[in-house]
This record gives sequence, structure tokens and C-alpha cells, in this order.
Amino acid sequence: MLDPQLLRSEPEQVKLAMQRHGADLDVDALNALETRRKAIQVRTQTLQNERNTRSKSIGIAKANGEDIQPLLDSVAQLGDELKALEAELNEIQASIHAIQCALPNRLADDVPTGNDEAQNVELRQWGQRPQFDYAPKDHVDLGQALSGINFEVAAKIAGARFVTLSGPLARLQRALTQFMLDTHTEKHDYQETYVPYLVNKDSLFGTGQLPKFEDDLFKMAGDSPYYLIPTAEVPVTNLVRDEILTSEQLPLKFVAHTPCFRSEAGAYGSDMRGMIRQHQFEKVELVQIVKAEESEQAHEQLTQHAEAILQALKLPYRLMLLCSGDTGFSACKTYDLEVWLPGQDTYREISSCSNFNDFQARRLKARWRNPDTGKTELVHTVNGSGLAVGRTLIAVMENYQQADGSIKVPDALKPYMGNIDLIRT
RNA sequence: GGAGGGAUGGCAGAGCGGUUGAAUGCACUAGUCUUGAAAACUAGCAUGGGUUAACGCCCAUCCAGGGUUCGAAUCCCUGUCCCUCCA
Repeated sequence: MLDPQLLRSEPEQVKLAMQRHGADLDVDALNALETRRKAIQVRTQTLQNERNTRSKSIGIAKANGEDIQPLLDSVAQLGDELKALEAELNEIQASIHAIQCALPNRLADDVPTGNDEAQNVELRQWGQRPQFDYAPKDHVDLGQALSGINFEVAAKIAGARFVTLSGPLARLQRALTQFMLDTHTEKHDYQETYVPYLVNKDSLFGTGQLPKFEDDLFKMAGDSPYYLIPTAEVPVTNLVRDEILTSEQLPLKFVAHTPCFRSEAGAYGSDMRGMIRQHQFEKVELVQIVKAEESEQAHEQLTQHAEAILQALKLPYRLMLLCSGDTGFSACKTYDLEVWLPGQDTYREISSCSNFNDFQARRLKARWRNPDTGKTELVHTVNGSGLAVGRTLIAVMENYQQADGSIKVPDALKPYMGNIDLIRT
């Protein structure tokens, strides 16, 4: 959510910022609502004040044993007008709130303008792409030959966009998860965190998935609406919802491994082959809660923490700065890490690292107290995948494949794989 | 499955219809004292919003949402969460 003060004082400027992020702001409609809000709020509060004052004097009169009937009569008709005004004020504020909630974050100045991923900017490449003297296989062919990946049985059990893993490939996914968690906790100073995989509406509102993106989520049936988390970002960032942190607590750095569940509505037909786009996948997520002036640096640092995993696994990748049209709703700036997939002969996203500045914090009411001023300030939130485990599994399989269909185990993973060198039939 | 108890400021914990945004203690901040520190003493210390050039004034908030009342932390209803006892 944007700063309401800014929305009031500089609506035209906000409108321009919104256009850059693919949204429109009806300034006239907002101003009209604001004018009404102001008038009604002032009137309502005046009446409330009157009621409070008179009620107080009734109390005093009663305590003194005076006749309170004349006083009671004088307040009689106040209630009805007040009730009507309060109802109207609620309605207007709800309308304004709805507009505010639908507006995306303002983009950072250095985010390039563009429509879609084609305009994303490559900042750097890392690593040597493996050379093959045969046409490299993709993870589907490799995995099926090793009897370790099965989409058919997953479709029987659940449906499309699910997978089962078995044997050494299932272990490889676990090894990757452990390796990532160990690296981030031991080398990058993140606190390992376990969180619920089902969350309530408030949490999803806080991080920005609701109300706008409900279609992307799996919702539970029943009276209390639980949703499956689309990313650990939701439960982990919500650890600080409604909290006032101390200066010493910051920065908070959390790492969590969770499954992620996405409906992939609107993705019909794309990436139907393989494990690229699944309803359920594993992810290790990094979240930092920082002071405002530290978020840019934290964003760079967190991205490097994600890169460190790719580098340790010797997986070639490139770093992309997302353009305005491809940057998510809540983010002010996003880096994508794209890993090289020989089987697809292309780079694919394996991590998305975003700075949200105070956008999520305002929704979350996540603040810290500045001891210099005694005042509360909104925190900034930064997060990123470190990494998407399922896609890392794919990348390892395709980059480490051998001509005979076996897969070499990256050195960094050997301790987690019982020190075997090779996955073979 | 059954029967109770509870949710109050950063924390603990009073209040159970009326000058209560809320006693008290702890924590925190400043001052006095001290060579310095500690202790002791004194003072300050919730959040969000409206309005104002500013000082300030006002409104809302005692789990959430409804209701009763001139007036609700306090009474009633619904929900959520926690705890204890029995099975």
C-alpha cells in the first residue's frame, strides 16, 4: 500500500507512477471521495465530541444528585444523526481503502521501462555453460530413464502439474534443500524458521496477494478461509505483522523451506512438459526485515546470497533486472536469477529477489521504534528465493548429465548424498 | 466428546456502567546524587487517524464483529485464539 498522505497531496504524481507500473488511478474520483470523506469525518468527529462531552456532564450531574432528565432530552436526537454519519463515513473510507489496496508499489527510479520480460535487462552472466557432443536431454527424459521422475502416476494421484520423485532423485531434492538451508544459516547468518503452510486472509493481504490475486491461490473449503501458501514469503514476512520492533532487533534475516502451492490460473498450456511449472513445489526462501535506509543494500546482499548457491553448485546463470511491466505488484525493484538449462537451450528463472520498501510493511503494520526520535517507522521488507528447489533439481540434472544418461553429483552436494559420485540406473 | 477460566499499554497485572486512554509493578528515557557505575529519588513514556503554520485541540482503539445505553474495557450476542479440569 502506498502512503495515503502522498496519495492525497500528490495524486497526479502518483498517477504517473502507477502508469509506469501498469495501473491507472482515477484522480478525479479519488479527489471527490476525499472531499466527501473530509467533510463527513470532521462533522462526525464534532458530533462525537459533543456526545462525549454531554455524556460526561450527565455522569457528573448524576453523581451530584442533580436532575439529569433535561440533559438526557438534549442529547436525544444526537444519536440518530451520528449513527447515519458514521455509517456513511465507513462506506467512504471503505471505497478509498479499496482504491488504495488495488494500487501497486511505485517502482524504483532505476527500473527500466518496458512491457514484458523481453525488455528485462541482463546485468551479468556467471559460469561456463557445459558443452555436449550430443544433443543434451532435458530433465524429463533423464529422470524417466533413471526411473526417478513420474508424471503419469502423479496425474493419477492428483492431476496435471504434479510430479513424483523416487530414489536418488528424491534424495537429490532433499540434499539441495539441506544444502541451501545450511549455507544460508551458517554462512549468511539467516535464522532457520518453520512456519504454517496454510494462512489466513490477513496474512495474504499483508504481503499483497489479496485482494487482487486470489485466483492464483488454492483456497480451502470451509467456514474459516485458509489458503495454501504460494510462497514462504507470506507466513515468514507476517511474523512481524502488527509488531513494533526495537532498533537492536533489526535487521531480521529469516530462511525457511516450505512447499509452495500455485493454481497457475492463466498459465494454461505453458510449460506443460516437465517440472518447470507445478502446482506444488519446494522452495527455500530468504526474507529480510530492515530499516528504510538499508533496504537497497539488503536487496543486493540477499541477491548475492541466492547467487552463492548457484555458484557453489557451479550452475551457469544470468542476473536480470526486471523491467516495469514484469515487476510484481508489491515490489519496487526485482532481480531474477535465471539458470542455464541445456535441455531447453535457454535460461529459466530460478530465483526472484525483490525489494518492497514500505509497501508490505504498511499493509502489515510492521514497524520499529527509532530511539533517536521516539517515533515508530515502517520497516522495509526484502525477499527472494534461495532457491526454488524443484527448478534447481532440474538444473543439476540437465547441467550434470552424462552421455550414458547418468548424472554427476555436484561436489557441494556429495556430503548430503552419502558421498556418491553418480546417479545412475 | 463434556465442564469451566481467560484475552487490557513493550512485559506482568488491576479495573467489571460514568470526569478511565486506563491503577500498580517491571522495562525504557531524562534529571538529581556519585570520581564513574550501581542503588535510591524525581519526571516522562500506547497506537492509528483528523485538523493546524505551529503549540495544540479533537476522534478512534482495552482479541475481532455486532447490539443495549445519554455514556461500555466494564452488560448482551456471534466469532477467533489461549488455558485448566474431566472423559
